[in-house]
Amino acid sequence: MASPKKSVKTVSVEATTLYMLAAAHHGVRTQIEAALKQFDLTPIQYTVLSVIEHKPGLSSAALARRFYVSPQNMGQLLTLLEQRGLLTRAENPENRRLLIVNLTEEGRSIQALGAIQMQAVERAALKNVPADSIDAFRDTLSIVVNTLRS
Amino acid sequence: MASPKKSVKTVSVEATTLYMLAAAHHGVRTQIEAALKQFDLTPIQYTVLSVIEHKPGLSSAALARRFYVSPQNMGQLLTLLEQRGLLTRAENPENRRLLIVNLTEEGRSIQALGAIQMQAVERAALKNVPADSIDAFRDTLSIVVNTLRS
DNA sequence: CATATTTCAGACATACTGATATAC
DNA sequence: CGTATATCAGTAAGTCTGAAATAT
Repeated sequence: MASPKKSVKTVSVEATTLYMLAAAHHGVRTQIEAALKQFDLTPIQYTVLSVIEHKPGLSSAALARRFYVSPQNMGQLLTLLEQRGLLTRAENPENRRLLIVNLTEEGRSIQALGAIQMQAVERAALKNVPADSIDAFRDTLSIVVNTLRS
Repeated sequence: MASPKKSVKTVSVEATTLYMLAAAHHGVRTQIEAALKQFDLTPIQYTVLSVIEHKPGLSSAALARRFYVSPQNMGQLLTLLEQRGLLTRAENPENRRLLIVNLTEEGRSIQALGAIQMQAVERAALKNVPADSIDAFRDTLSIVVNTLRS
């Protein structure tokens, strides 16, 4: 197509960086959902467990802000995981508005099992990427994330 | 890893490639949704319009397979876009089971305007990435997508 | 009094499942 | 007859909005 007038060069949608990013995300998300199914966890549920594991004592509102979900949704999510015995919520004595969240033993155990699955998914997704390209890929992802946050 | 025993190294979730990919996707998706709002289009609706633009004459079932959505959902999506006058569906005379999809003039026009917005989002997302890293980034994304498809 | 956190309740848009009619 | 397409209808899960109660 050698159009004579000034036109936006319309490449096939599938060839754009945006589309490839979405396709890659869709692919890994599918793998992640399948891998977490055995624990009856959704990706966001697992991620919340993981963050609490590494940074215990956050409140529901703080977790909601970190993951860009509404406080109502985060509250529902935590209620469900609490009912399943994977975490506890207790009043913060220094600020009784806050319910600080911590993992139970079972929560820690399931999170650890999930982490192994996640590492397997990551290895599988990157298995055909040249080893010396992986760091560059991660660097670029990091730049994009930081760019979009500001 | 020169660890004596086989242990799972638990890095912070936010530092994993999987998480950064999800974060990058979330960021661009937010930008895309905002940019398409003026056309009252969701990302999947715009993508379908774009694919039809470059590859007219597909059926609803074919589009559903391409985007990994159920045929029922794709049918609903196309019905909505048809009611809005952005595309047409007509029986394929060679196979009357199929409804072949094509854009209307308005559909083509809106798709073109959306494409300009998408290019702006892509430029903004990549604006801090060194120019000579972008091709490598796209290459790696492509490898990941192909790996997960097979 | 103004703000922050949590929770409840209802509305909403989406997606999924099952079933049907038609064409090949 | 078995398969593929399209559509209808009912259901379920998820998210969003508004509002309330409590604490600071």
